[in-house]
Amino acid sequence: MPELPDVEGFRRVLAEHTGEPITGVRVRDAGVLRGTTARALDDAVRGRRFEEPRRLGKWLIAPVGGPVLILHFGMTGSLSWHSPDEPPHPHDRVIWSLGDGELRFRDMRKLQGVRLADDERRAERILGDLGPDALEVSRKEFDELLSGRRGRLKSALTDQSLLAGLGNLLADEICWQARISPLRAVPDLDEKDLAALYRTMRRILRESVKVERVPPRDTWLTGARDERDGPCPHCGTTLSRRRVSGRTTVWCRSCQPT
DNA sequence: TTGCATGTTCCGGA
DNA sequence: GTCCGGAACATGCA
Repeated sequence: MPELPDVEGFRRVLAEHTGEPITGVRVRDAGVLRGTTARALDDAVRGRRFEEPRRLGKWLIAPVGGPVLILHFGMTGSLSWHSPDEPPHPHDRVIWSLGDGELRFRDMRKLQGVRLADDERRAERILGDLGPDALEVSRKEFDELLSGRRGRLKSALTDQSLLAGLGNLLADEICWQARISPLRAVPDLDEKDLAALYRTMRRILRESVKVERVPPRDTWLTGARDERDGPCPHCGTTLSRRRVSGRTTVWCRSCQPT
């Protein structure tokens, strides 16, 4: 699931539960801990309170008054609030108890996980390779990022060190709604293309963040892409499908000529 | 059984 | 230095 809009949803969950002392951390599967241990995690946060969380791309940054938790949800992670009475889900890997409930980090595939930085400075080091957040970037900055880039548009949009937050679904959705092929070489894009991409990216992110996911509407590519040989919601042409830089890429060869 | 899945990282090669 | 493809990571589903 998690691309920028999903993680923004998780940030909101956490933001609703700042201020209450954390009474304990249960690590049910240490396989999601990255560079830390259950013991270190508990020591670092017990008795402290979550402060205002922030998001950079697909990363959720949760300061607890000194130490900083850094969460990444991979392809299957989530963060949700539960009553302690509710039995844990088999994929609940880490649980923080606070107030009258629990925050649960759930993740089936454990491709990413939970990191702990001792302070903001170290947190920044972990996040240092990320580009600006896709929701925050200005038009000018967007142009600057893409100028000098040589490869395909799809690769550029999903490169987190260039621009943080866009995943496979969002990149394809943006290209499709902007009517530009994801296979186009970035240097071949003209001013009009860049304007369309930026405008479309902003609009799609705004709408997606509202519902905390890329909405699978049938007027969007995301609502149509899962059907094999399905039609383009714009023009009815059979959607094209191919792997581009390691990810399945879906586009319409009629609406998005190469 | 095989291929695929909205993630990142690391490697070799162009 | 950049960029690309492929593999690895771990799990479940069609």
